[in-house]
Amino acid sequence: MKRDSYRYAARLFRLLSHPARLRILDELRRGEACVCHLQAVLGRPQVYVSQQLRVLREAGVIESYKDGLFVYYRLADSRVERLLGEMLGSVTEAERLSHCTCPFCRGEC
Amino acid sequence: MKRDSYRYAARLFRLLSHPARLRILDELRRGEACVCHLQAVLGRPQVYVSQQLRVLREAGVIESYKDGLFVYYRLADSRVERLLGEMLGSVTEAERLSHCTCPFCRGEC
DNA sequence: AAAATATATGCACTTTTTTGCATATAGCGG
DNA sequence: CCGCTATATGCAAAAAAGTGCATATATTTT
Repeated sequence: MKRDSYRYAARLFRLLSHPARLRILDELRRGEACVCHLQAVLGRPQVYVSQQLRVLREAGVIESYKDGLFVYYRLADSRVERLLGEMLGSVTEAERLSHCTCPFCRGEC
Repeated sequence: MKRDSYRYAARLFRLLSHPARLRILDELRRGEACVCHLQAVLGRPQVYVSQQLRVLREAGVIESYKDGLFVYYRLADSRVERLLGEMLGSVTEAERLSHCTCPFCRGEC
């Protein structure tokens, strides 16, 4: 039904309507990242970051895999990627993440 | 500052994260419409529709002009139009509104 | 197997949004 | 000027979202 598509779209937009989540997604479209990296980027407690990651994960717009102690997240929704591109501009090749530089990971991720 | 751009983007996404507002915007990208038309489309009380219109108007994504008793609204933000296109698909020429068919307007708008 | 590290979860509290309702304003026809 | 219609505004109650904190889990290291 048509009504449902507005509900669905609204829910997706709602996910994006939060500065911290947007920051996370913007980082992830540059490449995958571990939680501690995102923690460093956001400058927020780990618990806070994990909570936002949960919201995004449960909505299916990001996905994760585990490697030892670390959990890596990446974008899993191309529509979100395009919406971010429209909103924040597209990401140049130079801006992609090659390796994690956050103080927590110290080159490990 | 970069932080502000996330805040700004989040606010714009927030506007779109509501089924009724989304329905309104989707209708407006088909052409301008009076409040009573939108009222008929949404199937909600006039007061409710006007409230949502106010939210959108104060955020600057729609604009209005008055013609007699009627107030006509239209999209005023091309970025929003593109975001809607990405989210809901684009509008074909056939889907554009030629004249208002709502029971309230009875051909007047 | 204990300690340390990275990440996740549950829950109460606060803040923001949403919604309904009463009422206000403004233009038109008689 | 009066009543009618279209639209707007203000405000309070209800619902939802955001946030902080205590704590849980899982994996590695020693």
